[in-house]
Amino acid sequence: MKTVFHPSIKEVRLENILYALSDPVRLSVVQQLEEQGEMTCGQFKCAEQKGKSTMTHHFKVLRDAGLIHTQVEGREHLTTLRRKELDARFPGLLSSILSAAGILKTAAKLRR
Amino acid sequence: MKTVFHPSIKEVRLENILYALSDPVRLSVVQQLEEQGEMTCGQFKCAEQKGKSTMTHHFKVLRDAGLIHTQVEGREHLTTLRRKELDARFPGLLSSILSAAGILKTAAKLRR
DNA sequence: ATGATAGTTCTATTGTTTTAGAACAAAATT
DNA sequence: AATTTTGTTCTAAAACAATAGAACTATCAT
Repeated sequence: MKTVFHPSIKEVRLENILYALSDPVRLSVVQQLEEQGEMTCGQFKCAEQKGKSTMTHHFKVLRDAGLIHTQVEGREHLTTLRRKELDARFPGLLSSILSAAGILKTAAKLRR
Repeated sequence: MKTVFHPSIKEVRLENILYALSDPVRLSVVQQLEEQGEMTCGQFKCAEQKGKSTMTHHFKVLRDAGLIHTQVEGREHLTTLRRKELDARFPGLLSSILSAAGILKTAAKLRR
């Protein structure tokens, strides 16, 4: 069983979060995780379909930034958003970004 | 009298905001503007001193992203944060980023 | 007028990022 | 056992970004 590197929440740097989310592919990944919860790599949908190795790269950037958690389960890689930890570390940050990105849940609340 | 390009607030894209603020020099510029209000280019302090042309570049990135406004006044360039407009466009975004960056005003409120 | 001040533009270097093809590895299915 | 599925690692190309030196422009002060 393989283990994947994840930074501890204390090590998470704001700059890295912002950088990771400044890419449309990665922002979309985080949006989908917010909407769907746990997902495998293959379940993500991109506007333009990207190569597998490209997605592997983007997951690594998100993971290194502390945004997502990856758990290997059989041959699948289960990805989740580190929502609670991030909310504790940077209160309101993720919510306002996802809301600004026009995500269902949060955006709906703010619009009416 | 020279005019400088500024995007209209409607054109401002979240990704560009996040990208612009993912650089420590630029994040620091925005922090200082939040603390001090209007500033000239020469008034900004960087951890490591940067060349003038480097700073010109960073101001342009911030301006193109819609974060700052530059007004030419004599031989000085007066820079301000587009706070109100940004707050209207992306509610809570700038506040949570500046708070996460450990900025005085906002951070102080959240800490106690 | 001369000089100093404030900042830009041009150009170049160095390093980083996005992208993906090809080969690979491990688990699941037949 | 052979094949399919799921995703990684390696490698490389092309695009982009951070940095700053040098020359420049415009304003202000003497």
